[in-house]
Amino acid sequence: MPIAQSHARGPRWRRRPEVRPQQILEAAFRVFGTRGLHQATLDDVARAAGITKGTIYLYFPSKADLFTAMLKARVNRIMPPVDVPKGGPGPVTTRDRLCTLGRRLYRFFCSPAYLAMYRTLISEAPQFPEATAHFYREGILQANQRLAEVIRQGISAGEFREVNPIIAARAFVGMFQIFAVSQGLLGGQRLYPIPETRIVRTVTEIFLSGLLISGAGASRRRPARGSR
Amino acid sequence: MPIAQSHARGPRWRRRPEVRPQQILEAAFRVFGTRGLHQATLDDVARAAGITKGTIYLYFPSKADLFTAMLKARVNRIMPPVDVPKGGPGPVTTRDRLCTLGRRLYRFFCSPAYLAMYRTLISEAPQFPEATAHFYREGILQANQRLAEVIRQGISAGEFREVNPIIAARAFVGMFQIFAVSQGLLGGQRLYPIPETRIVRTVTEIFLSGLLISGAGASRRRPARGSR
DNA sequence: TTTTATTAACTAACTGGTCAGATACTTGGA
DNA sequence: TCCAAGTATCTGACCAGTTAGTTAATAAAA
Repeated sequence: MPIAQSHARGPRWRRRPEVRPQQILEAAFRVFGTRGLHQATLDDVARAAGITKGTIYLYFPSKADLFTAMLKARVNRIMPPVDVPKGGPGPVTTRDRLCTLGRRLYRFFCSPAYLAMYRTLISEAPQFPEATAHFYREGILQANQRLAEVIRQGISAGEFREVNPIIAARAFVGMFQIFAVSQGLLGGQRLYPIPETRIVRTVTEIFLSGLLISGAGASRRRPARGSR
Repeated sequence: MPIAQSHARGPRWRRRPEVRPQQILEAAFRVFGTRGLHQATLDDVARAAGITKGTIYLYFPSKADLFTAMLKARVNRIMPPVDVPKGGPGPVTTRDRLCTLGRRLYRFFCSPAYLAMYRTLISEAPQFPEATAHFYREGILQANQRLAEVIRQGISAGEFREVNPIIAARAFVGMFQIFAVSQGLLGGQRLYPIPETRIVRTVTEIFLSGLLISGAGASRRRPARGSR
């Protein structure tokens, strides 16, 4: 059931050799992400792409190859862009920037697209070690580098104490991710009776207090009673 | 290929109705954990249990039921025991206890058994929502409660500032988990060129500095140069 | 001898991958 | 501008391999 032809006299299908690969990769992402690689059939993917299974094999030699190609195509969407103004940080402190970043990270990690990608990656990693390693190197570690750069700036500016920024950045991500994954994949229907804003605020507080130089003050945004 | 019978005159197999279920669950955990639920066949499980597939169906009505039963049987092994001496904390500070705990947590998260369980849970969660929710409630949240209790003691003792202990505990876990999962599932062969001890030390430092009341000092165990 | 746990061979359904043929588009001649 | 021959793209039926689940036969125990 390709291109709908209910209306008058459309062709049963169209030749679209330029867009097919992208179309298929997009469908593969959606279908693999929701059903899982082994539960999803190529007929599912084809249907989602509006074509039939045979067409997939014109562009990808096997299901496994389609999967790894999909991973490659997604490699730079694993984290939202971390805008790092390399020049003067201007009037805004690194502390403030991390607050904003935390909120954005958490939102992103909660998105179905991220959760699907995370699930897919975790699930299939052992069976696709090279593809996974590539994704890890080019996607995850790159993103972490950009995040670490922010922390590094905070250290240079004298705001933060000296910690390994790579480790700190990854830990920052880990804190948000565990909540997002718990909620999105495991908890489902609000098993955690904690509102998002409180999670983001508390986590950011802990992390910032852990990095800020003592006496630079302002580890809490509002009186401590709020975080209880 | 059930019970080995190479030595003289053993019976070809034994009737073991009492131990079979446990045996099967144990094998299911190993096989599902390594191959993944859909890649692992029931013949694989049977072979691992030293029986044949038919026997599995004497004790479990279907593959899905075997899987959920396996989850239930594993529910209280999701985290290492957190010994919380409810009585007087004695001479040891909560700070010290968290240091030890961090190391133990990280080691545990790096273990193949934990990683297999994590992978399994993440992979199959959408297809077994009730079983997952049960595991989450009875296993993960319980363990987090025990961990939160430690933090709560630190707050009562005046060591830590007031934060939501549930959130803090989960964040603590999240920091270690992301490193363990990256290393164990994604990175594989040491893509992270950071030694374990440094990860554990830095993460614990950040977390403790984030909780300790300023001026209670000792946010770093050794001069800051070590963490660069 | 009877009971019951276990096996091993079986079936039915599913799915990755193939390919012959059908169909949309292109080109060039009139 | 129209049309026919040619080609690239796509389909759908098919095959071969795999596996969850069944069951008749068998062997251990009672």
